[in-house]
Amino acid sequence: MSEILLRKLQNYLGFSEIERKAVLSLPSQTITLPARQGLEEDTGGDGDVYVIEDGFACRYRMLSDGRRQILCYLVPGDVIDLRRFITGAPPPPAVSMSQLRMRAIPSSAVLGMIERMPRLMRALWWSTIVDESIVQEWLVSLGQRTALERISHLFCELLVRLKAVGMAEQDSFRLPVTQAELADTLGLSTVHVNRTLQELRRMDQITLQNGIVTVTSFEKLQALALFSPAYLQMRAATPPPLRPASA
Amino acid sequence: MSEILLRKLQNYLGFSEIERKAVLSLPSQTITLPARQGLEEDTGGDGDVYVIEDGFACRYRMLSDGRRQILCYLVPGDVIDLRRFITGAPPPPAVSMSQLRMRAIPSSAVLGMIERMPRLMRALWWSTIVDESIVQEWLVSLGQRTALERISHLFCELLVRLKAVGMAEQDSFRLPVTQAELADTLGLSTVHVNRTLQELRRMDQITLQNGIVTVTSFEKLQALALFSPAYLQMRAATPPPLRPASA
DNA sequence: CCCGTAAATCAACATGGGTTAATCTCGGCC
DNA sequence: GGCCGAGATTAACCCATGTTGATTTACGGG
Repeated sequence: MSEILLRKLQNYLGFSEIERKAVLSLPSQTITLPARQGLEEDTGGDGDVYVIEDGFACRYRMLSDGRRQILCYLVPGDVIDLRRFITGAPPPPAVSMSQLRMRAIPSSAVLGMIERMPRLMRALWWSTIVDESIVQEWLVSLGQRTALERISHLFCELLVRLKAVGMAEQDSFRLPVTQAELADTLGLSTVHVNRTLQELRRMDQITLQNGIVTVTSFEKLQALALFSPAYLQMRAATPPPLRPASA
Repeated sequence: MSEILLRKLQNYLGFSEIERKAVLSLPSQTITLPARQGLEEDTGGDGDVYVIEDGFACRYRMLSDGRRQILCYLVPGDVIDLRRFITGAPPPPAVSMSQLRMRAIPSSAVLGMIERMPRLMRALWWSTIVDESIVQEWLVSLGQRTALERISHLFCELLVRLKAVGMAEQDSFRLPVTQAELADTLGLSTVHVNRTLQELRRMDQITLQNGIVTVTSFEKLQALALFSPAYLQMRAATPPPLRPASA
């Protein structure tokens, strides 16, 4: 297993050398798939656990008349299908939003590890709790925040999440997401997402080119978005970048 | 423990006589509190697990400028603080919306039970998964559904959930919730909630008096709301009423 | 270098839902 | 029986966001 999972889990708990080794030596197989492809085809109910290494994906729900709501983003470091692995309940459908690289870890290996190392189990649980908190925070955004606040909030959240796994620079990160997908994420129309992005640029809050978001001042954006990172439940400091966000 | 928890869990799995007995003989203590009171004061971090017996409560999040989003309803049969009990992470604040009666079950008793009876553990887990699915479905509502659809959807959901624990009649249930609270639930203004309720009445879809919602035709309301109960993951049939919904 | 397509942008107009501020209803209480 | 406060209801007006449809830009493939 690559380092990214360890980075992710270390946001929640500190680990001993032995625990770190256990994570890094999990057997895994790399899976790559192109943008806009359903994840189920490649991650079918075989019970493996997947960790995103690079690229974005999302879960979504469609209404019968074609409206779509994106339920969560799956970004590098995220562990997916943990729930299915534990409860057997299938999660909502997911698609890649960009080219995606992930690792499949046999569930038996995960099971073995968490049985021997309760702190790792706790960290994995913790990550599922945070995933829930994120959905709740999105509910707050859709229910209460204006378009400007919603976009700003999403950017703040992604910057923090991606920095936590070394996939963002100090003030910028790669966002391989289309404006139409942002619209389905935020409950807005494509046109209005575009307008609002323009406005954020005009306000000199962000820069967005070639899929790279750069934040002028995180503090200002955070204030604008009414963002407070507590719901992400991370320990204070974030580790140094794993590699350039432009990768 | 009263029968309501058993009713709730039986929506997910069938149980043996022994398992049923185990649930019913859980030690518990009744807690009553008035409307609009924070639950934390009475259910502080003592690690107990609580089951709502009668009345509604909700979890919510406030923004710094006073906007409030209700994150979920806690209704009869719901098990709360299960997550905290497992992970130690404190959930968002909660308040009672009506007079509330619940049972506190010592966590040790719950632990003992689920260790001996894996099917009960599975059912409890299942209920937490469903709680998550509900939040996701609310996200779909706030992101994609119109005001009319949102209210209709909420009513459909509550009817199904409450019927599942015997707290609703065939087509009606008690909704001890103010229009302002509905507004904070659905991301609408109080005025618009009122307008929309009027419209539902004018359309002859519902009746709402004295806090009792009566649905004219569940099928029609369901179609209007784009409601499909799959996300509630209940086994087909619902049991007969526990007692009148007007209680 | 040209084409074709997806994504972004823009303009013009429409509307669902927000805001404000009265007014009304009704149960509880003295 | 009148007062009071909470909640429900209305009306009038406004604006944030949606819709439609055209245009431009970016970019991979031939």
